[in-house]
Amino acid sequence: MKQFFTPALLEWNQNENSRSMPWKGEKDPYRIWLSEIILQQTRVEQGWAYYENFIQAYPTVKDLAAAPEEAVFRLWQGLGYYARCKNMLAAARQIVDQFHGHFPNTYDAIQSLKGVGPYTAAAIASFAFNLPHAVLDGNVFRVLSRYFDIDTPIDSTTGKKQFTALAQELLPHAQSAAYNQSIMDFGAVICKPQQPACSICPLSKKCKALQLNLVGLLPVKTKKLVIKKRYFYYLVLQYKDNIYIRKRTENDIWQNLHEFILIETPQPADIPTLQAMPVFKSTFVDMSYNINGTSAAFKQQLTHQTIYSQFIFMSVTKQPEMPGYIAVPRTQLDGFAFPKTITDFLKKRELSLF
DNA sequence: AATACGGGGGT
DNA sequence: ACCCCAGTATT
Repeated sequence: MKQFFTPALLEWNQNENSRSMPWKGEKDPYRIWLSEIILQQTRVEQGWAYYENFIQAYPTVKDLAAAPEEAVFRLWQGLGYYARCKNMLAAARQIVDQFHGHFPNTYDAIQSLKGVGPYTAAAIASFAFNLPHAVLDGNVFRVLSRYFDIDTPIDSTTGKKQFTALAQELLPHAQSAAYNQSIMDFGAVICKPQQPACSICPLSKKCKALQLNLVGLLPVKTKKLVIKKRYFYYLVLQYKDNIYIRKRTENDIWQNLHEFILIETPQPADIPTLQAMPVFKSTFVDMSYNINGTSAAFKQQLTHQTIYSQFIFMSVTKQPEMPGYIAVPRTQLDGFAFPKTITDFLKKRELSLF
């Protein structure tokens, strides 16, 4: 079984695999790294355009390291998991400062980069430097758990250890790049999460899950998701042509992205209720304002929460004191990175209401 | 060892 | 609704 697995996979890759991606076969570690960061927990189709935009904007790691954070976040806007962006920029600067602009070329040194964990280090080490490190991503978990009928939960510590060891054992050291590419493409194209293509699978005759009719039950995950609801009221405050925004810094979603004045409530609230809240009163103390209207409700589904947002258009005639906020002309809002809910709102041009 | 972190696509 | 995606950092 084990003896069959790797050669059969490589043969499939050679003869049947027609998957094509901009970074495939790439040898420049910078480009490989960039693609891997973008693709963490992200579908190839979703990351594709981002990769091309980043390569065009920052052709070398030095270009990226020299870039202003705002610009990098703006390019990342909409991709999610924004800590990746922060860490990516920090890693680029690490490479320039610590490694003198030369991409590190050992597994440990690669993993010392911000935002680079075991998977990404193995991917870069193998693709760029042909080092014998097996990748372990969602595809590999799925392929191995099915082919070998392993029901150890993949989100457990023992599961990670077990699959890491097995993946490493199956790796042909002389062909680590091809093998890693093969198993991930195979998982994406043949051994898919839903409706795997077992009928045309070249490994099917030795696949234990298929023999035991367990394909739909593997891999096993244990943890269940808890989703909470949150209610955001954004005060879009206008003075002359300026809108007030700030960067999110708290330990919460959308860190380092921008937003308007936020009032969060534990349940839906109407405007009088918001106006009665201490946070609202202290924001507008000694300030007369107008409320010019409200937007439609926006809903955004995240992994651990559902966010309902509404935008409230406000204006003042005297320049407001807004510590922590920056006044931005409407036409310059597109220089800042915002969460999806806000870019959706801005796209609707409801700002023209005032 | 558990949990949080986005947004999109599929069923 | 729920699951998954070329996972990692933090608690």
